[in-house]
Amino acid sequence: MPAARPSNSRATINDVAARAGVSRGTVSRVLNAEAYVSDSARAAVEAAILEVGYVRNEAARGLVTRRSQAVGLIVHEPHSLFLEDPNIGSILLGINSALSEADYQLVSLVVDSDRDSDRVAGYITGGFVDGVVIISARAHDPIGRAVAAAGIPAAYVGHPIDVEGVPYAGIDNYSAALAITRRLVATGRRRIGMIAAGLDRDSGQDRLAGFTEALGPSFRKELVVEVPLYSHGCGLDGMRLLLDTDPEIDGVFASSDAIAAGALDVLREAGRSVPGDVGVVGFDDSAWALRTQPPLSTVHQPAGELGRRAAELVLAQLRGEDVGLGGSFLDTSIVWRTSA
Amino acid sequence: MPAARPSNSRATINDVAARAGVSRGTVSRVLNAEAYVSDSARAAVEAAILEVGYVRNEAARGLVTRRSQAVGLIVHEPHSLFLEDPNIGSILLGINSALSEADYQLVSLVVDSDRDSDRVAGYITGGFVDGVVIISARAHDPIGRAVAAAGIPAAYVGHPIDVEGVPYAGIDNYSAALAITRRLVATGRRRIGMIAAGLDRDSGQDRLAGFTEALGPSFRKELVVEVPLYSHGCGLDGMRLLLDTDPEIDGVFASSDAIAAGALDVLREAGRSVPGDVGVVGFDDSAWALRTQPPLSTVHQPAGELGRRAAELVLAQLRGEDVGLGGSFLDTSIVWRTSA
DNA sequence: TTGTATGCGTTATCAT
DNA sequence: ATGATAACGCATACAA
Repeated sequence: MPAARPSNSRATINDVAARAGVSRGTVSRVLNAEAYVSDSARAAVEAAILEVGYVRNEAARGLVTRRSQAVGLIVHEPHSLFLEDPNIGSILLGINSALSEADYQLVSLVVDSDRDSDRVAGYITGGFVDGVVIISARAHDPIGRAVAAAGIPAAYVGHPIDVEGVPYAGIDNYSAALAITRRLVATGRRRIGMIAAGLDRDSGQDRLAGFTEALGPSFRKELVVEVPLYSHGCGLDGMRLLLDTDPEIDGVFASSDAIAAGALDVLREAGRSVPGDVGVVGFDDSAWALRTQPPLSTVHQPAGELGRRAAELVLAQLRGEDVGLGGSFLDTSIVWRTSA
Repeated sequence: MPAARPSNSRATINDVAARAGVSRGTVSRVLNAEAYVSDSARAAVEAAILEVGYVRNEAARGLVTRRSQAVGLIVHEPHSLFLEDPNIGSILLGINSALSEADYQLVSLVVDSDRDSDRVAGYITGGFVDGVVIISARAHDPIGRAVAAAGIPAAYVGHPIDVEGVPYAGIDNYSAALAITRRLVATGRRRIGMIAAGLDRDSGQDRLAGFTEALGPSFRKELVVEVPLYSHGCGLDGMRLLLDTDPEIDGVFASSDAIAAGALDVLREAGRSVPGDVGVVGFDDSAWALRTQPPLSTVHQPAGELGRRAAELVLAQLRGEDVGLGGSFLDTSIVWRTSA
């Protein structure tokens, strides 16, 4: 009887080799399905693997192969994202789907404090992942810097606000806002306001620019109210301000479906009918859009595809391809329901 | 000039040692803030670290220290969870918070296909994490089995449906349902129905049992409708069925806030006033509860604390403590708003 | 076809 | 206080 391993320790290739009566090299070859291993050796090794309960230490393997077959997803500001952003789940699934097909493991890392930030930066540069997808955020935070300094293949979902030279997957916010505002105009609305969020990033700025362009000369600056978040609560606040400013308002473009939902609640309270008195449109085509009363006309954002595209940008770099810098844009479409 | 490293490769301890004119051992001691290193050596090493741009390879470190300082979070069924469960974000943040304090990195792993399942199992057993938190789900899936077989410290959020001997963090669903139904009764409701979801797990069963107990002899079996998911859509369906069964129904206990929100929509459509004609209560105290019209009376579930507790169960095992098996229960409370 | 030797980047155990 | 040297678990070039 061969000396047994201590029961608290896991079986290694050495144990398998000893049990099968072959060398470590042969075991490794069987494990990696390489050619040039005899049927008898293979059978002995496979039996031994079962007998000793061997499972490969992927971390040790990565040390020598110099790749982990894992890609990190960095999620900043989880409070607002997870609790308010209805698209985050779809983005995550899109990323996972693309990575899964390429046999990469997605590992999601949440940054919820400065302490997290440092630890995640260490994890990312510590050899646990081969690349990273970063959701929105700014590139010049500690993690963005660490990623750039370490030269780790990366891609962003959404354009980071403070840097140009990075690959990212996004949508054309300007054109989308332009298009849906034009349709609002085409339905005969004449006093159209906007509840604008995220003006500190270019997605927000672009939506405002598209809105402004669509209205042309009839644009009225006082009918744009700025709110801090893409949230339902901010929709409540924003709509109240708009009604104060112009009680005759007959159209509203909300920066997100959640904001639009808040606006609808205020309008109902104020006794305005939608779409009779006021037409309301949103942005995202998230789960909100179907729950509102009435259902929301909105810009459909291909959240899953955005995630998938960002993941593909990373995978391409992992294959050694040059993906170039700047945005990779996906198409949006307008979903016209009954709120306008 | 010392031979430079190839620019595509990262600096190692050897590079730092060479640059600083000391041995690897000394560099390692500086890195780990150990005692017995002279000020001069320390200064030289620290300078060299900056000069060569050294960042530690944590994966290699884990190979020798035999711990990764990371804990995995396994999320099954992301479609329904991420898109419908409003508590998942809070749970995640609670887990992250507890791990962060103990200097562990949380890595979230999504299981969205059989392929994912195998890959995640390999990742978990592959030395990348020291322990795992598993959200709900069943324990006898490939991952649960792999975790058990490998003897990896684990804890569940919510009671897995098909296994007993695991530590988990949960709430007392029976008592919570009992309490809120009793309050519904106390407001004078006499024809009370329930929209029940998740009857395939004991959380769902326990809520039904608490409801039944609270009603006592006035319990009417036909006023319990079963729906497959904890979703808004199922709330619509369930409420329609209840109205068909008993148009005079004056109270509803919904298995979740999302279901309650759906029920409210149907009641409004049907011209019933809430809480005038019908009292409605939910479960979760999720973001839904404040958005509904009127705001929802519901059971507050400490989602963040549940995550935190599960993480602590894993951390305790990592410290070598015996956490015992079975549930670790957290208190719920009733939030009485205006829907009942 | 198989075994041996070496190295991945780090910590840890010895000496000194 | 510091420097060799040996692991950690695995893959791989080379020898046989």
